[in-house]
Amino acid sequence: MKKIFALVDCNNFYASCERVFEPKLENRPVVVLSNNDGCIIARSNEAKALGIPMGAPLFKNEDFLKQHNVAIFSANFALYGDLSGRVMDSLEDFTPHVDVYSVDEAFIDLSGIPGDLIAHGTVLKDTVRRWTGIPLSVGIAPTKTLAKLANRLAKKTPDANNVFSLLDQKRRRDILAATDVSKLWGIGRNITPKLNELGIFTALDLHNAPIDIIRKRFGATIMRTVYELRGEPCIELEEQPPDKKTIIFTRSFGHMVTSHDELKEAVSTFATRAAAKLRRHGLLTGCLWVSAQTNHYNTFDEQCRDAISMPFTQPTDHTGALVKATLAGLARLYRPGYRYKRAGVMLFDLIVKERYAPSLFDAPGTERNDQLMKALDTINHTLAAPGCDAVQFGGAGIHANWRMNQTRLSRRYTTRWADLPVVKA
DNA sequence: TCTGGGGTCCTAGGACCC
DNA sequence: TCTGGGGTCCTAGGACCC
Repeated sequence: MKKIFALVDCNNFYASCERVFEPKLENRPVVVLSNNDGCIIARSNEAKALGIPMGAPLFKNEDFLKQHNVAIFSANFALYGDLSGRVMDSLEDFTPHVDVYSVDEAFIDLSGIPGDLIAHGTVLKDTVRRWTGIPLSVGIAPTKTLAKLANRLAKKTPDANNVFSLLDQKRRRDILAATDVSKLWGIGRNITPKLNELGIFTALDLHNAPIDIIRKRFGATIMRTVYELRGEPCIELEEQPPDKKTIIFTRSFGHMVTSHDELKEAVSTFATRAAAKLRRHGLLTGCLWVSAQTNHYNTFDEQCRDAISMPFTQPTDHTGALVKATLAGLARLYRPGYRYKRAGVMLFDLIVKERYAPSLFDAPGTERNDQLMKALDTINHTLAAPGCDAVQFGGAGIHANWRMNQTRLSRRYTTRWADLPVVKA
């Protein structure tokens, strides 16, 4: 049976999330900022039409945004994560084969579905919108790479109504000829000029390129892209999310940090967050990595960017162990006199806790620690306020100087009782 | 004053082994 | 003068994605 994929993508996802519980924002330009209220990372269609670029720093655009009555939000990832889950659950009603590709995208399998697939995609899109409030686009094609392109066209083609199919071969050829090769999934800004050197400018050029040359010059990944453009699927649907390999928690600070004490508080907090995430995924870490760096945009400051990894003698998910290792690492890389802007904690060598067989030499007391961590997670899940745990280890501290700027945060409408929307009838 | 964060995969080359 | 060859593992760095 011939394979058919669809890529379902939420339109301007973060901006759309902000609109779900504030319908008066409909038709008004909306932007969402990165952590620390730094850059613009999501824009509604109206904001895009104003010419606001992706990734633009807020401080360079604040006047312009005000002038055009743009609604500005700090990133509210608790809200976006929850709404994402609702969209993905809704998709399961249409096909059991859902491959969640990112927070706002999923590939689904439409192989063997009888009838008009455009009509099917339209029903899907309209239903999910009704159930979740989130607008979607659907791209339909014989491979994932072509489905990505179809999705792009679903959004860009005015009369497509957010559903587009590339199943028709003749039409596909014309579209590939009109598509810049850099717009394809997997072709980034470094590969594009190298392809151009070979005379490959459009998606059709790449589709027609000799496989052996592409393989030799660009490797197996781009070779797969060529096959996929030809309609031969090389990238399968992944219904089981692969095991996590790293957990990363890095943040820029709200203000410059120079003291060791304050840096300690920051990285302890990051380690605490990373540990909670580790437990949420049922994993143990074998090695932790701490980093701290100055503000590389500030050319007057002396720059540094240091990192150190701290292996554990036995894999752990205990907050205390992670904080301890983090602080030991920090003590070794901290340099007095530098103005730090950013720090982070990364966990790797992750293993599934259930599958871990403790060694004879492991330290005792693991079970008691597990119970303590469980209690900690439960309390914080129930009581925590935004960006601040209810219960924490002492090292995470009470200073607030390093904490992120988040002055335009919307409420966590769907994940905190206190933030539930109120309806007045 | 103010410029995000979290991830994966692939490849080349060195070390080491037989 | 002549100085193999194949395999694996690891790591760093590059490239991509959202």
